[in-house]
Amino acid sequence: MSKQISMAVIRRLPKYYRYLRDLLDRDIYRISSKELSEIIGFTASQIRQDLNNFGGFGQQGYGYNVEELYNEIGKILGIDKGYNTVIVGAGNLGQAIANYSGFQKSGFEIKALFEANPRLIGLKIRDLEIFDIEDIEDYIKENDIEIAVICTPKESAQDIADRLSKSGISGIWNFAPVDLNLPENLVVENVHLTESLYTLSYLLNEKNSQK
Amino acid sequence: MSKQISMAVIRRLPKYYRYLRDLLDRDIYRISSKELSEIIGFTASQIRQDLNNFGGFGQQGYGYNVEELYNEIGKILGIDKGYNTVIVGAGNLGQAIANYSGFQKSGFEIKALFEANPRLIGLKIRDLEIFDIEDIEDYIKENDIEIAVICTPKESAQDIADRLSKSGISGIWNFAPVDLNLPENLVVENVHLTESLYTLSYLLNEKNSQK
DNA sequence: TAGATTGTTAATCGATTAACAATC
DNA sequence: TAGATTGTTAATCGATTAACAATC
Repeated sequence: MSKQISMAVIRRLPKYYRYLRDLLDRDIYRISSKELSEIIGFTASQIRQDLNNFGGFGQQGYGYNVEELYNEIGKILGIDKGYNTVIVGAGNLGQAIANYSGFQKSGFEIKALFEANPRLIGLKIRDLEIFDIEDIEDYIKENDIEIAVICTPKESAQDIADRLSKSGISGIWNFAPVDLNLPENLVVENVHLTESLYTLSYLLNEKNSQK
Repeated sequence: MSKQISMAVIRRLPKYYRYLRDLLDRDIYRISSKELSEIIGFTASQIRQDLNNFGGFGQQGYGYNVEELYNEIGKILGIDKGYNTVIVGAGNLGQAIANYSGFQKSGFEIKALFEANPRLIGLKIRDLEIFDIEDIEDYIKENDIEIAVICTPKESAQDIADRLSKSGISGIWNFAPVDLNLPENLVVENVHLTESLYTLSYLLNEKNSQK
């Protein structure tokens, strides 16, 4: 059993991935922890520590091969797996996510949307159908859906999450402003936009009161 | 000069605020750190430490007055200030944010959208006009805009941010997948959706490989 | 008053940074 | 080989938790 990686490290991985992609796009194929440190803003020491949690990707005296490191981190993140995904809640946010092609590129294949509002059921977003939320359990089982994106109002989020959980989903990307209560084996990643905005508000407020 | 509050504490404040709101809605007016601990999932000790950064809101032998604490945290977060806000980039995400009424409630008043695509310029989202991005500097100065929400592609985000910065904006809520380089006095809060999704991907991947 | 619970100090834990031997 | 830079251990720093006197 490998040692547990801390959440702090995990959350830095996507940032490494993004910066390495940038380097490749700029035709840079080799980088030292010191150079990477200067562009990404972590200490060189932290970069070496972080990467060494997953393997010795570097070479003494040389640094890291950007392409190799990029691919390795991609594997660690599990990008390329092609997770079957549905969006629950076809309001503004659900539709925006459905329309955003970046998620497809990241290996999340959106298969359909689900919605309670009868006005939206039957419509299409791009080539994606909006189905009745009542049919979600069957759809998940029949189409091997692994991920659900919850974009419902907060009132229905927990109920939906319970139903998804019982239908055998593996992970939830939750945009509803609640903390979902779910079994241990189900992975949840929250995007709490209001909390982010309040943080911005705090920082502005603090800045203004400092003078 | 008051002691510096750590980012870890600041990011917990909106969560306190949300849970206290819930308690009020359930007509609960009094709570001890121990009881709050059980519903919010932080230790009672941490709750008391966190709150004491801002003042002695509790009472020995009694606990905390929910309404008072809610209002105090609201003040600390600066909710109620009524920040004038614009959205830059009127694509899917920009439109979704413009349509979401929650932000207005949180004291961020969206005044307009700005966009480079001529097909979108002149259209309206709800009652909000979409203006030409070229006019943003003048608009910001003339309308005392303090906050900008960046929903542009990553390629234009830094350029836009520079222009916003020069026009005298105070804060940026950045949804573009880049780390903006800006003067110290400008507050930036990032929402990196792809990073969040990659984190979910990692956790799923880890879960699946554990057995 | 007695019980409850805070505010706050001290102890612990974990994450980050520094240092340096190993080695390319 | 000499210089550069990693991988890794040790030191430091900061955040969380525990403990308890103060006090409502």
